[in-house]
Amino acid sequence: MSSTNRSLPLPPELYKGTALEAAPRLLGQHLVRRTEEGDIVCRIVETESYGGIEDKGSHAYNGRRTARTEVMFSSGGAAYVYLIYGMYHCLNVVTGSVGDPQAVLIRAVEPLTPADAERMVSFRSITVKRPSDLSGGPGKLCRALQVNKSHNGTRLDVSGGPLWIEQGTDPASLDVVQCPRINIPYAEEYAGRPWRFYIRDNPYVSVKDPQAVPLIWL
DNA sequence: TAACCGATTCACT
DNA sequence: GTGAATCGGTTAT
Repeated sequence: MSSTNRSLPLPPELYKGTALEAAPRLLGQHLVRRTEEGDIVCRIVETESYGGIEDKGSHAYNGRRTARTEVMFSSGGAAYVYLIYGMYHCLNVVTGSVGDPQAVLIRAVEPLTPADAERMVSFRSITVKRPSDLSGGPGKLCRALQVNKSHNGTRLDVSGGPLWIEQGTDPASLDVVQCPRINIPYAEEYAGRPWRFYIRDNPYVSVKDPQAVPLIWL
């Protein structure tokens, strides 16, 4: 809302807890991408929690620790960026303490101003017909913000780098709903866990779930 | 060192 | 709504 919030970092506690706690609390916050052409600021509107070694949907399930997943085991606040389907990148916010693999997938963002939208459109190689074409989807937002594997491990809790997160709108004041995560049928009993969160009625959200229910903040 | 497959997207009907 | 595209990471020889 007010521009006075610009440049305030998120409370450090947010990065220290579980991904499940952090996922809804990242909604409304501002993701800042610093490029050669200037900063792009956008609001996080959709997230998913991938938490702990027991989550069969997580890359770190059963403690799987490889070159790819290594960042998930670092301290909260790091960026975990990986390639999916051989052509798209996905951006995650690592949370929790060292050795505890927790991450929140950023699934959709909304440009803060028309100028931000303009920069993002220029990075997309398709015609943007609807808002969600621009950055509604994990692969799309990485394209729109030119996020790639070079950003893996970047500190999101420290401003001034290529990518970081700032305080935006208090998520408690938003209409947040929750529902099961997207495209993880292999996660068996974890596939149905309502660990996707988004701002209801926001046009940048990737997929609306008619079964989504209002989030009860704990 | 080879086979398998994905936290997706886009063009097309 | 449906199906093809596409290649690095993981796992198993």
